[in-house]
Amino acid sequence: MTQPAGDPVDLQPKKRPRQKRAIATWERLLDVAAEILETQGVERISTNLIAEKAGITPPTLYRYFPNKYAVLWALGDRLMQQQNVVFEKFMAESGTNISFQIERSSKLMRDTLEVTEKHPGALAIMRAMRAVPVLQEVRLASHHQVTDAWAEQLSVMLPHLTKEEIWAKARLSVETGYAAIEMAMEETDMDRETIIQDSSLFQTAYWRSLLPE
Amino acid sequence: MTQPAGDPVDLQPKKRPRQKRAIATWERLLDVAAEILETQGVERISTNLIAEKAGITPPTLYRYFPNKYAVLWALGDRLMQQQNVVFEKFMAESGTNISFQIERSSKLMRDTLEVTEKHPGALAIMRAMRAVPVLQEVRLASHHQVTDAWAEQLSVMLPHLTKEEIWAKARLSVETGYAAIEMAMEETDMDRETIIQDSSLFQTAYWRSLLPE
DNA sequence: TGTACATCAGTGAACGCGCGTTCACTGATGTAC
DNA sequence: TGTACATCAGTGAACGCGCGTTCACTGATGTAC
Repeated sequence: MTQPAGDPVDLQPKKRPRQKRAIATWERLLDVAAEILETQGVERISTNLIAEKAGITPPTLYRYFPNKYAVLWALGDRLMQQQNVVFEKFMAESGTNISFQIERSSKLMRDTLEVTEKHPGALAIMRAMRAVPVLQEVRLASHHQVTDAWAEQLSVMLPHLTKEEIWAKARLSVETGYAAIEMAMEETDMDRETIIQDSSLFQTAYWRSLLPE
Repeated sequence: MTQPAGDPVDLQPKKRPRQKRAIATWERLLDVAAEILETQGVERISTNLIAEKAGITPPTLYRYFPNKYAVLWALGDRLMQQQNVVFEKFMAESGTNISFQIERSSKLMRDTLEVTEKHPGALAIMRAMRAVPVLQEVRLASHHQVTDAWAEQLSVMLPHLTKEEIWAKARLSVETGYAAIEMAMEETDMDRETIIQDSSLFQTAYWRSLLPE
């Protein structure tokens, strides 16, 4: 066993590429890794395979990443940052007005789905983040960050609830929102817009029921 | 590569144990596999490791399972059957009365969570089902089965909606329900009962908003 | 503009190890008379 | 109850392979004068 349970693993990239050729290599490594994740699954991805498909040799991969998990980490980080940008825009645009938030809920779903669909291998990345113990914090931290920010906004709009109550509700809302996104990506036979509308209704019915009076 | 993408993999057990000792071995194999999945993750589980921790040698494992994935399949199947039993009870008890269903929603969540928590390594199993391409159908098929049955019941109660509309909504409801269960298992710092209440409210607010008139 | 030199990017070859899986086999249990 | 035999359960040893990772190196690019 090279990494027993609980072993600390360095997830940070080693060196950032500085020249044009190297930047292209770095991007190719991540793209290829996402593709393998999608077609072969997380239990079959390997540094040798990533290097081979990216058209470089393994030592080059190890120039940029300290180990296999750092590659996956970079993949997850890249995707979740993009998703979070969408959510931050939603919060900025709708502000502390709960009617605006409810109104814009389907736009949020649509935009998030769009960004996620455009990201190659996104579904596989999201799943890998869940399945690999060492990477679970990435997803959790990202969802917590979003929840924290949103809960703070919501607390202005829902003064009859405690911060803890709001946080718990926001957390659930975020989790179910992403679950709907994942479902939309995996249920290729279902109509995208129907899923967006339904899950938006799902969210708004919930928050409406929590409004005072 | 022993199993390229898209290769058919035999997921069915080879032989069922017939004697007492063998039944114990079989159970131990599955329990140990769940434990490894939880502590090491799906990319680190191996037949040699399962056998070793179960106190048998690898050929014995291959007596019962044709390959590594069949072990994981059995694990997922065992868990999902238990979860589905809870849901079938919910449907049987609440029948085609939507008020009863809404009323019993938090019991459904609580019972499902209980069954899932009691099942060793349940969270890791659910995640592995998502992350391993060859196993994705297991989860999907299970959720579809539940959705089909529920959608049929619901169509009696919501005659103003088409079957397709109802199916899509039931599908989303099932998915978000399980997402809440998974969240409850992973957010060990949050209060279980709060999550149950919130996610029950989440579901009921949705279905109430869909009632006619 | 040319060149010397520093730094960056990538290679060839190999390592020890655990992987999934199979073979021919021995020992344990159940059953018919 | 004893025993012969069929079937079931598990073993010891090994296989070829791809894994993650490292070493000492060569070639490409950027920069100072």
